[in-house]
Amino acid sequence: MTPPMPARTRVAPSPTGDPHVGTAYQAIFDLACARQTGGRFVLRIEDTDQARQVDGSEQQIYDSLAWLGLSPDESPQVGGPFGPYRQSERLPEYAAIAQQLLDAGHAYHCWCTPDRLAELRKQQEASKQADTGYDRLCYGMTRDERAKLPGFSETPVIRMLVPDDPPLTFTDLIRGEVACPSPDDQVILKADGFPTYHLAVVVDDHLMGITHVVRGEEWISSTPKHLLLYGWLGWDLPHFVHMPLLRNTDKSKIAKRKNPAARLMWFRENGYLPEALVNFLSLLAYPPVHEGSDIQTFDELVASFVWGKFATTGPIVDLGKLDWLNGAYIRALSDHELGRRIVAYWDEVSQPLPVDAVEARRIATQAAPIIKERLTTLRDAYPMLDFLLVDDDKLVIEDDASEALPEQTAEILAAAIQALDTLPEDGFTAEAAEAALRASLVDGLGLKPRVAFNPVRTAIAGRKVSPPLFESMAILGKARSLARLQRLRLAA
RNA sequence: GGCCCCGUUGUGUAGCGGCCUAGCACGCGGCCCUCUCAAGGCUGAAACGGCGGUUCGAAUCCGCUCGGGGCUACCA
Repeated sequence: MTPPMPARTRVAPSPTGDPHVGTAYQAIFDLACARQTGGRFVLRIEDTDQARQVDGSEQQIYDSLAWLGLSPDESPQVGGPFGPYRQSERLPEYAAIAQQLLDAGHAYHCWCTPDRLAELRKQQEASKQADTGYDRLCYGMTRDERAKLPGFSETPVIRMLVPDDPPLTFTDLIRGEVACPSPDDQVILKADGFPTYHLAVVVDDHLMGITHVVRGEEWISSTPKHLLLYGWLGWDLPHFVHMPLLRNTDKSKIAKRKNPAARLMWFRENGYLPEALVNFLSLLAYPPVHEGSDIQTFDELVASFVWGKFATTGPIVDLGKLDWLNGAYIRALSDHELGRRIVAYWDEVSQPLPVDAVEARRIATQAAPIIKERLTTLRDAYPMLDFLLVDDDKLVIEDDASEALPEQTAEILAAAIQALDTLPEDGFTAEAAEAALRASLVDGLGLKPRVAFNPVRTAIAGRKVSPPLFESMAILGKARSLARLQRLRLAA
């Protein structure tokens, strides 16, 4: 078997706001393809739309990819041999190519105002005609000739001159032969001197040696424009891959307006582990590496990755499986690591804490084993642990917990206090506490465990539901546990 | 409107003409375990959009139809 050519893949987001989950989705497979062939994964910033730039979003792109462990090999940030990697810094390249196309008669100037174009489109829609493209008013005219007509603008754009028989099919690595609609005379260089996407991708992908042009399915219909450009410029075609579109529950294309999960950072803010998210996304429209399990590492994906395995249907991003995966990843963490991540998460979301950071870290690490199998996300940790962090006299006994207290509560609490009081300060382990309480309440008072421990739990945690009782008491220690039992006894 | 893409249980997928009385995972129901809640174990319900072909035989091939989605910008 001949070794595969090293692939160069690229992800090319626009810095127009919070990074989109689709960027990560694509980056996973781009990286997998690059890694598998010993190639390179490139990040290019597509900032050709001046009006839509959002400050700071380029940095967010770096941060979110780094968080996911999908950092590019080449990017504006780390550089590389094919820079610059920011399209706004490549304007001369595009201008030169546009001029070349002009000279060869494949492109022409157009002086039509946006108003005229809008009007034209309106008319075309009203008349329900089939082809809705530019009417070529400017084609073949000099500036002076065009200036005499209405809807004239001083600074022209450059349009491609689409022939009557443009190439309308291409081979897609996951769809096979694909047919596309016929393009119109698309603008390739805007009045502000910036290229449109169509010129920029083709030029950059070629100049940067990109072997696999991976993008969303929404680009299928504009691929003929790119095919034309490659042909005119005499450049070899790259492989094309159009990934299925991620969707909302209502099946529309996933968008930030409808779906908070369309924002990549939403996952981080809500306590998802990056490795779980990568695992989750790698399962969308792509089969699991191992039959029988959906848990897989990125390296396992790399080892078996093939573009052709992709499904062509757009998957609905349903967070149910992610929740389960995230829980599974959390359970697989060591206690120490889980404690570390919980504290890091609190820090990240500026979680207000009733104790100092050192104490919070101590409690989180100690409690990690007892909440581990109860967590879906890191976000769940705080509401589970807050009772351990709060002062004994500040513990809030929730209403539904006090309402559920059994009749014998006073008696139970008294017996519990008595039983625990006999334990040594330094031997106040979960096992010791449990043994003492069982002997006293279950055996002694003849109560069912569930009844016997109810008041104890409420006293310790203030809630009907809490992490394991005896372990919680061990973390609090003898004095604090007794103080809490005493406090509820007096209140009850 | 036009063009293009897509259609297996609720969701993600397997399936590439017989191995399919359609497999797996999550979710959902039940049971077990149990100090609550989880986790875990066992178990159950749940799908080939429809109609016509082709074929001895179709989830798999073809046509039509219905449904969903995308594109149709000096946005990407």
